Amino acid sequence: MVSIHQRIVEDIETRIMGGIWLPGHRIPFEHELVEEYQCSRMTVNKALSALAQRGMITRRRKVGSFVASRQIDRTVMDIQDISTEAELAGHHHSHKILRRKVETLDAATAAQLGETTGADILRLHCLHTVDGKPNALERRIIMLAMVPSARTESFASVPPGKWLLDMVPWSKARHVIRAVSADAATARLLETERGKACLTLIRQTWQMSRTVTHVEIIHPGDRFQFAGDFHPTERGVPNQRSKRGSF
Amino acid sequence: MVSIHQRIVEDIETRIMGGIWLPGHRIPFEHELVEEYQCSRMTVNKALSALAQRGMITRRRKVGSFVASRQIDRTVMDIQDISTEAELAGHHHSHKILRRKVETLDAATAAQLGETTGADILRLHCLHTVDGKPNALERRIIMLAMVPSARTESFASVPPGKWLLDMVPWSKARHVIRAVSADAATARLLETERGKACLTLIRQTWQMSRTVTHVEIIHPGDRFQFAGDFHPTERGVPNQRSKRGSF
DNA sequence: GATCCGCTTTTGTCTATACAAATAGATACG
DNA sequence: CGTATCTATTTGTATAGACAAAAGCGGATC
Repeated sequence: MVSIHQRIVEDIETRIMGGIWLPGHRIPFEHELVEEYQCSRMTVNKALSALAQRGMITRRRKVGSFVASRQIDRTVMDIQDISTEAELAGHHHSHKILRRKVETLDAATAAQLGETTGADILRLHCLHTVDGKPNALERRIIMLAMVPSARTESFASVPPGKWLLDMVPWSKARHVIRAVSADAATARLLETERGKACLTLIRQTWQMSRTVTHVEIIHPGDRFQFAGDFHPTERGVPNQRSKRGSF
Repeated sequence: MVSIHQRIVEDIETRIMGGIWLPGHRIPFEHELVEEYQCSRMTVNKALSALAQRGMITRRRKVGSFVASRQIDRTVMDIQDISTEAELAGHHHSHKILRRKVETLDAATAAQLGETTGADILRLHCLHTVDGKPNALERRIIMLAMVPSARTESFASVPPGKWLLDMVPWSKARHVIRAVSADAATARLLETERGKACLTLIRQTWQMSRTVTHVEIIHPGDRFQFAGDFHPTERGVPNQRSKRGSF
């Protein structure tokens, strides 16, 4: 019991993925597909529009529809809150607040965040432990103007990442992943050697172009990785099989 | 000049993003939106279907449509072929093949790839240079059964990543990012110190559940990072503003 | 109380038609 | 020859109507 819509989409996808229709190949015109599938143009149009929305094909009036060029260059990474991640993988997670201080934003940090200096912020340092082993060091800044209730929250029971996700609407997130060598203080906290390769995830979250929070999470390189699957049929759409950072 | 379709989508998105409609909130029924926008049900249906396809809302017959729970946990990373990446960023890229050898797949590597032992492979080592500085070390395995033409290709002018992208259809790609310390050989080639934190990208590409290629690309940590933006309105859909790994 | 049946509501899919917008290619004109 | 205009084709959007499928709900029956 598959719909015509679905059949058209799958037929075209199969031909693109199987290499029968290469990038640039012209897909039959709507009226040709109408003839082939014996259905109305609306149905064909919906099918092709859906493929276009997913980036499988590009469409131009008067010209036609064409197989889009392959892009291996995009992958969807699952980048979760650490505690959620650990729970999903069946590990035991706990956290400890190392530092919690209300400050005003200094010039250097303000520039880094793209915000103006002098704003009230909450600075948090937090150590995450998974199955008894230190797994990540979190250094976070929360803009108190955007999240006033953070001023009175201790974060003792709920980790800051999870708490913020539940509390604050956001409209944009940016992730950066880089490799850094652990400095002495970091190495000590994470119980690893100084100079050890660490995977650092930086995430900045905005709501309507104003920063909500900025966080830097440092993982020892031997205890963490990011992974993501990508299927060209699902261009850019997150798929269920993609794995989270694993241990 | 915006279509009704578009107006409905944007109105709903705005309310979800602004926190007016929280996750779980019931969106007006189709017939209510028909009344509100004075349009046909097909138009409303198409708008809501598109939102559902993007994961903004979930829909259930007889029950209604609801705001989906927020997911900050997914981000779209642009992970490109190195030479393409460098060109796009306006840098000069060159590469040198360090090793090129046809072998048979040994048991250990076969297990790592999830393939059976004994298959013919081409093993390539390649050094990438950007603006005169060593930028990445590439260690690649190509399954010759899947790409017979690789047997006679020297890869002297076109780097292997680009060549493969243009030659071979693929149906699945998996990316893993991890941090490692450079060993002596790697450090020498990349002109950095031994033990230096490096960002490693592993990519395995399949066609119809058979491996096409497996590649490990090692970047010095101080010369590379991955970055990606994510907008909840575009759930999982790659967006134009997201940046490539930068230097 | 438990189970089954049918009613009703809501979404899913499809049709046939219509007009609008973009644009490649042909044609007319200076 | 270059340029403006027209025309035919293709996609984009919208309508009104129809029936199907899923599922909550209440009532009848055992």
